[in-house]
Amino acid sequence: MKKSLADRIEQYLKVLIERSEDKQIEIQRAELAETFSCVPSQVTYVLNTRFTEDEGYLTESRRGGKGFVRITRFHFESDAAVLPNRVELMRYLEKLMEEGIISQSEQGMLNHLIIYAFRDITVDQRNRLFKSLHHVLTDYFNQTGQS
Amino acid sequence: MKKSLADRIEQYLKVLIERSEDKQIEIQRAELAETFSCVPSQVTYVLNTRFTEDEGYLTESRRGGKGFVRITRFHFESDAAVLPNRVELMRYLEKLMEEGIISQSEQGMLNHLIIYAFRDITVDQRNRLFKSLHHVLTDYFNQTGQS
DNA sequence: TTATCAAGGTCAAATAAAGTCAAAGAAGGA
DNA sequence: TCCTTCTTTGACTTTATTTGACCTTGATAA
Repeated sequence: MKKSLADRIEQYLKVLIERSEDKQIEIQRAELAETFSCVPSQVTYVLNTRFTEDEGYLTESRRGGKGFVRITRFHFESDAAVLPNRVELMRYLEKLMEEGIISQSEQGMLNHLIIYAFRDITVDQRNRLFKSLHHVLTDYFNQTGQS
Repeated sequence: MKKSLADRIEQYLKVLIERSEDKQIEIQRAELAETFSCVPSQVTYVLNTRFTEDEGYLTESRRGGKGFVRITRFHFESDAAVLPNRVELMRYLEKLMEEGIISQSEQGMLNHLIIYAFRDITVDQRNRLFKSLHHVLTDYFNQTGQS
């Protein structure tokens, strides 16, 4: 398969990320485009198609003067430790759904929150929060008489 | 990240604040501008964008002779400092409910979580989490096509 | 009490990034 | 070939920063 421009930019960025100390790099979109002699939006395209959350990447950016794009590869390894708690919490939500206490869309929303809203904190704290969430939800549904 | 002037002034001030006895400093706008060889309004800009209440800072000032700008970082002993973020997030949920994106009971459940599930962590982290929650919810409802 | 001057504040223009979106082109598969 | 999907491009949009002209406020000397 012949490598497309997008493929080459992807590879270039991934090498940089893997070499970096903290699996995180910052680039300037226009500058990178310059390097590959393409339009800046090409870089955006690569980011959108190859550095998605699903692939384990987080991208942030700032516009305006001295703007940048930061790409972080998050470590699934370190996530391992939270997994039990996360899975436990998600399983609980599933149960709530099966019992008709929450709807399917509510389950979806909460799952989404669980996956994406707690990335920025330590594993330790995530664990505690997941437990806390479980607990508080249980309380809540007991109070409200449901279940 | 290539630091913008605003970034550098921000950092400078934050270091001063953290070093200070009472997390509070007083500066002269013009003098600081002089230090960074920029116009005074640049300092105002930094204050407005980086030392907001949401970020946990309070700024006061006096014009005229012997004028000053005082920046205080609130001491996160109480919940006071999270209040803005919590209120903001709850207001957002209210809006979602009014727009029919979430139901009243969903709003109730999420509010409950907000109030009770994050008690055990530092105010600082709670602030970040509330912002993250807001962000992730917005993403979620955009993706799912609602609103 | 008033005039003067020394602060800080406001606002909008100029500039510097990055993002969006849709059209056009290329590659691959049925 | 024809259809679908992925890539490339560029015009236009949004956001962040920097700068400067002009405004407001407060202290103090006359």
